[in-house]
Amino acid sequence: MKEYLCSLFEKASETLTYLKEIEIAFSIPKIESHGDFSTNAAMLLTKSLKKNPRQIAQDIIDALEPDESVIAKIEIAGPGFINFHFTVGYLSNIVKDIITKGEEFGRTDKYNGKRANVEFVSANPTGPLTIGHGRNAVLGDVVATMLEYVGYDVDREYYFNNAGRQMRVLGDSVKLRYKEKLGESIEFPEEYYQGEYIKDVAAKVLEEYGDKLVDENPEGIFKKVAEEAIFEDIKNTLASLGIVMKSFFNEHTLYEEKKIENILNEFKSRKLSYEKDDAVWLKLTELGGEQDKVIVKSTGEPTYRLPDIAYHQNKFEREYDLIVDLFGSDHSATYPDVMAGCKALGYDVDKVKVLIHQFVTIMENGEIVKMSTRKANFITIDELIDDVSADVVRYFFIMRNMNSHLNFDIDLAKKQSDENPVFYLQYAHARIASILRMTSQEELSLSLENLAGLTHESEVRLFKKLHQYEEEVLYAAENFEPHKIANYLEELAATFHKFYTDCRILGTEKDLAEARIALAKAVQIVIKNGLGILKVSAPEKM
RNA sequence: GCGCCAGUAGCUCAAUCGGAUAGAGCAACAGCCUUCUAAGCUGUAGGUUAGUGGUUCGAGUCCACUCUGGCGUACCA
Repeated sequence: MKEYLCSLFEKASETLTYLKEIEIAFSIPKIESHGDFSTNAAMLLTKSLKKNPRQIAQDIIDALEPDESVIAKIEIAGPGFINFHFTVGYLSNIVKDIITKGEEFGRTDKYNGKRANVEFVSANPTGPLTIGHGRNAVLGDVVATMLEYVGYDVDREYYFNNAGRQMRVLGDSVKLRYKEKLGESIEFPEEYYQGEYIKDVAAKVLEEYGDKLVDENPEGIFKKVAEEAIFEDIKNTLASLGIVMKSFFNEHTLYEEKKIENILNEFKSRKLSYEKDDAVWLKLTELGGEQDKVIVKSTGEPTYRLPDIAYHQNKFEREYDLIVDLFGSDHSATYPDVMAGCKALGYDVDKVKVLIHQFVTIMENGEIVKMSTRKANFITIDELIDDVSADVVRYFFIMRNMNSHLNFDIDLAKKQSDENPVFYLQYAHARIASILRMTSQEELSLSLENLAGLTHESEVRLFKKLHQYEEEVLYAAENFEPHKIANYLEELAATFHKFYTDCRILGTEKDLAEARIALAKAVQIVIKNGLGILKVSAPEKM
């Protein structure tokens, strides 16, 4: 639809050359009587032309040469909006398009040939994935899927580090539980990992190695077994959410391949770093930062900045067209330093899109629950999936804008009632499946012949809604806004439920019934495709 | 103190570069099933878009300041 309007304006701009000076935007008016599309072009021209916007609008309309079979009416409204009304015949064509393309409908090839890397989850293996990680995991996965829908070849990547303080504490924690299992009376320090899973790992060590490890360094076998067990667990959790990573990138390889060292030397030789108080500092003040930051501690250990820069260097060298980093707001202060470092090394940081999502506030019994992996007062994603199903978990995490705080009400999510929006969408899909079952028994079949006969208000609204899908997916993908898909699907489902109430299929005249079957089928395809992006199931029965 | 994100109906949230009368769901109230799934539909009620100023044809959206909340502000990641 938009394309058609654009082509009309393109032609008109040959006579009205001033149309070339502005960017002509079409939007869908909030109020139905204002047409299917509207443009404010005339108002934008008032200043340069020094004319009444309604007069300009009339001039524009006179210059347009619309096809009568496509455009039913063009009118000037309000301060100077130009409103376009399409014909039902034109609108109904979308049904054919959807049914022809099927599962492919909604995909575009706009970014074909481009490669993207989406890094997400990236939790260090110190414990099971919790609700806190869930939002990151699902958002990242949907962002990746949306990019695939618009043509990107996408790699999903998980970055982790199995060295450092957290992991040492993990080894210590396991060893202590191991000793406990051997009958030693121990006092378990508060700063150790308190979770039950630590005991499970200790039991595993005991089973494999017996009591031989009492003098073993906690950073050795203990840490290794813990890391493996926890990673296994994390991968299983991701799998039950439908998430499969292309790669797990270990920070350690950056040391092995001397990438850290190389970058350090590079900074040094370019005089972008200096030593002070036995530490190495990066001159961020010269790179646009607020203050210089330490990149190598006085202990000789790098801070996170150096490996993060090296990791991004690695991603740049893999020649992605788009690099997406997704993390929680607690990391919001870290990326400007890393990007400044990358820029200094000569990489095109515009390729990097950093997405920051706000935290999940967990409500239980009307109270906010503060979670911490170390203190083990967390709710794992596994527990949540057991309670409310993966569909609900995924939907809850993407239904809201990522830069708003998300309230996750455990009690509400568990309810499984009509208060839960996931069922609203799934119900629409199941209802259509049911219609298709019933109509096939009545020997009615789908027909694309009489679509233009679908002129009921509810039918026309559905046509319009279906028209929006492709654009909506593209917009959501380009702006990294998964919640747009959820919002759209809720609107489509609502429009369908209304149609269902107003327009019966069984018991109406055959031509009309068969055209309605086609419309219902088209809606079903779009709901299924949309839910597919979110990886939420589309049931045939409920 | 400074930086980032937010503040919209009782609750949870939408609102496509700044567009026309700010929309849904839940909760409340009143209706609709002898015919395709009532996990649905219809209606009523609910708002000074945190506040004050500014920019302009036009502001929930942009700017300034104030208030409230979250997250940062490390030689943790």
